[in-house]
Amino acid sequence: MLVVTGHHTAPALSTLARSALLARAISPNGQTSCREPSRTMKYATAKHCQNCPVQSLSLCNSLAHDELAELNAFVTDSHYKNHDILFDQDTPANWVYIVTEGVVRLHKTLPDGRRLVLGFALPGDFLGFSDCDVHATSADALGPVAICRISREAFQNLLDAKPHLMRRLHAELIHEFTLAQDRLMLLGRGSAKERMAAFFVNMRNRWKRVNGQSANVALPMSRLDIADFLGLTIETVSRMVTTLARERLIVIVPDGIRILDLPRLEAIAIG
Amino acid sequence: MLVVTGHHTAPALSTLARSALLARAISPNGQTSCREPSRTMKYATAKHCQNCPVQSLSLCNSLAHDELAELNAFVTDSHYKNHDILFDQDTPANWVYIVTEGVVRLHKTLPDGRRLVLGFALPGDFLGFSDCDVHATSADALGPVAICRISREAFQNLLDAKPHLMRRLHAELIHEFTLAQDRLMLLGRGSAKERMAAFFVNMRNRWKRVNGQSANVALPMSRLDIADFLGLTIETVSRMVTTLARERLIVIVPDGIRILDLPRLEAIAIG
DNA sequence: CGGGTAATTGAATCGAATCAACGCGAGTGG
DNA sequence: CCACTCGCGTTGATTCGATTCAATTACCCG
Repeated sequence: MLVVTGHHTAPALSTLARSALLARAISPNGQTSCREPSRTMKYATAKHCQNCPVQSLSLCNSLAHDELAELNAFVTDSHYKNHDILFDQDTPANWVYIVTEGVVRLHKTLPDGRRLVLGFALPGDFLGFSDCDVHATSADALGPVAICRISREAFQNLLDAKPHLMRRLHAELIHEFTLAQDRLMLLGRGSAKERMAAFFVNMRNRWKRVNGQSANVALPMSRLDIADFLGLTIETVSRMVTTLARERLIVIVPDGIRILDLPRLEAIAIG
Repeated sequence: MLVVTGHHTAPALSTLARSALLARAISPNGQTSCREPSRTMKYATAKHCQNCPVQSLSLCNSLAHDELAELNAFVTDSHYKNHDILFDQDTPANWVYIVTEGVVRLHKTLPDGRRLVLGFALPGDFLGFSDCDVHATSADALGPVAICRISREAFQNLLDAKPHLMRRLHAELIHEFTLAQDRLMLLGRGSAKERMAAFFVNMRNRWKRVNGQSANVALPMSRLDIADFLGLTIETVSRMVTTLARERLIVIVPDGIRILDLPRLEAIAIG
């Protein structure tokens, strides 16, 4: 799970598109594609927490059946389309969110325009938790997104009432912390190639949780997003992708990549 | 407060030497020094939590007087000398720690020897909290250090028994998270000069909490530590320090620097 | 005073950024 | 249907900032 604080975001890596919707059709040339069958999205998201599609992936999986029913009274479902903004940097933080479908991009921009993408939130990921009343991170939708929303106040009450949920969130936060530290090592000490490899491996692992095992890694974000996630430029990202492809570690497929040699890719990656 | 997970460490910036022990004597040439009067340390640390020197700076300040008395039964005081190891990467995590005197260095080393310093824990900082039973970070003493130690088990029991302590720790974790994200921006997008300036500003602010306001920023760590903290090399750190000194933003004093123009230094810094 | 480590400074090198051109596919409009 | 544009990605040539390599200097501790 990805826990994202409102004041900046918790990240780690994250990627890809809608889980079961991800087509892995064989294209004419025999390569698998990461493209979705269509741009439409099954917006049949949970009206009831009990049958929420990401219940088992999210924080909510530490709530009992009857507790989910309670929770249900407080949550709101919302849908966003590509580029819609969930919340903006330096804006009051009133809600916490769990992504139920799609991918959310978290980012932070400096006054001079330099940008860092903190992470990509996949289905099941928690975001918007803030250490003050203002978001330090912006969040927007990469393609169609469905989320479930709870007011910060209600969420705080819930945490106070359910100590086991608090413990769980606490454990997740600590875990995310360690991931952030790996990312610091990556940005502080990793070469462009290492960053790229780490990104792919990490995306693959995170997507596996949601979608199950697959050599395909869909990349719904642009090269610019990847560059800003890795602290590189688009040109460098592009060059590293082609380098890794030339070395037969990956192949480029529509809307993503396919990992050919995971062990070697993992050996290159840091973290 | 600095919360440091065992699996890697929570960091942000941190610096400096022993609080009240820091001498700010005027040296012959009129420059203030950050040097301590002697290498001896007043090891009169708290036998009782109630009169712990860092009680007001640490997590413990959310415990009532009688709660501190309870806590007292579980804590152990320990002293370390320069370079002593508190715990090592990939080693069982049995304790959590609060620094009471001195500075602790948290770092992480890759198999190939590349190193990243996650942070420098000052008096009052909490460290060693892990998301699993193994430390992902090494911690050692920069000069003489006194810490207070509690077994992870006892600490967990304490958290379970005192919900307000849990909430407090949770809030601290989230705050540290946002700091880690600022650091990601720094390492991912900042120039050498910006990193250096941010380091000094941050160190100054953290030290202010412990020692009170001062333009002097003691730097008990080596240039190599700073370099590994900022993702640079010692040579680059050295060059940037002299650059900032030439520009009259700082002056180099024994065992640290003195900030001459904080506003301009802050303007250069990221975060 | 000397020996050793840490810090500084300089010159050469390297990796990623920048600048610039081109290719490609999706949309648009004639 | 094709020409055109527009955004995005790739590729190449060049530049620039930080690293690396190599001395030199400062400083601490005996």
